[in-house]
Amino acid sequence: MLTIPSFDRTDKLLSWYDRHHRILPWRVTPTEQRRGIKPDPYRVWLSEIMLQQTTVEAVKSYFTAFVERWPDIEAMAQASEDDILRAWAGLGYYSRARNLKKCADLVAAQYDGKFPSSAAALKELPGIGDYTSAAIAAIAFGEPAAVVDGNVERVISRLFAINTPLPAAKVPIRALMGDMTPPQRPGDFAQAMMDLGATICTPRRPACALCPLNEGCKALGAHEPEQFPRKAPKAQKPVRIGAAFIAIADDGSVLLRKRPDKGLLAGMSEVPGSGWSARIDGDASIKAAPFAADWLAAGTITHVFTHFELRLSVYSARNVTREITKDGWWSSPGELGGEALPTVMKKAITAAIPDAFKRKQEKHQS
DNA sequence: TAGGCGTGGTC
DNA sequence: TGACCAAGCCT
Repeated sequence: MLTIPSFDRTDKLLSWYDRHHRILPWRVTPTEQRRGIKPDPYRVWLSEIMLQQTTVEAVKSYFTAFVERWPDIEAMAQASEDDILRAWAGLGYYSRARNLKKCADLVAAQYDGKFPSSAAALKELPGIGDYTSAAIAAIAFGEPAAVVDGNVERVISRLFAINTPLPAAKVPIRALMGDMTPPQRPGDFAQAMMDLGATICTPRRPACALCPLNEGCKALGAHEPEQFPRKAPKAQKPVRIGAAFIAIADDGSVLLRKRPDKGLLAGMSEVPGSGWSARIDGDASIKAAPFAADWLAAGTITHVFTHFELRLSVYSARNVTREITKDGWWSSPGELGGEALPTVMKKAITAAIPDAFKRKQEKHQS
């Protein structure tokens, strides 16, 4: 047959999901739903924010820690932004954490602690866009919204062999997803499409033989599933350079300060340093030091951000007197691991203090 | 609309 | 080893 009716495809996928769905900490399985267990909108929201551009494996431990510490929206509304940022450290895209807090405050204060149930209303909340609003509406509230993430884009572009490159192809993909989404179990359907993309219809070497939708897949029929989705070419990454200074007090404390409230790594903590020059031949020398001390070169570290590569020259000085500056604060060896330090800063500190972030597990071993 | 915005894993 | 990729949002 040339075409597969969309309802047929929908049923096949839901049936596949019943048998092969992944078990995830934030997910209520089809079996549990049949027993009357309903998804908690707070947990659905939290997981969806964490999962934005982030792998399932990376999210698991953060999700568990967050719901343990802040079990509901009211608890999160009572936390400070700094608490949230410290707990989020390492997960990346820190504006998500700041918007998480904003959203929690807003829902607690203006919605009596209950999320609005429609995708349209959810999309008005901070940090919630097209994808996340549709996902929460479908999974937590049963609205047949078209949930389109990177997985769905790949699955649908292959099913229909869409030749329009992303991101322009998002429009027809959203329409096709809307056609396929059933009024019953829209949340399970969305999660089924995402599970299929994550486990079967993968970017490379998709397991088409195991796919419940292989029968009508046009990309497979053309023997080129990996050629979809088409994508516009992306720009080359520039290199920036800079210097970072690890000031260490006699007790091992490290001097930290807080980054500005806007821009890269907003609100996170850092060690003192130069600006990050877009010029590869810019000055990353000791001359950028925040104050005079016995600075010694501790090596260089490289860190790749989404849109540029950063090469930092690291300098360190020991036995620095605390009175030498009033900026920032001194973080003791025991406190350092709990600071809101992005990975690039942990790399810089580790260049000067190799065991700075090695956990206390060594104590258990000895 | 395109670019800013992190990180870790894979091949 | 570098390039790509992962449940996007905001401006």
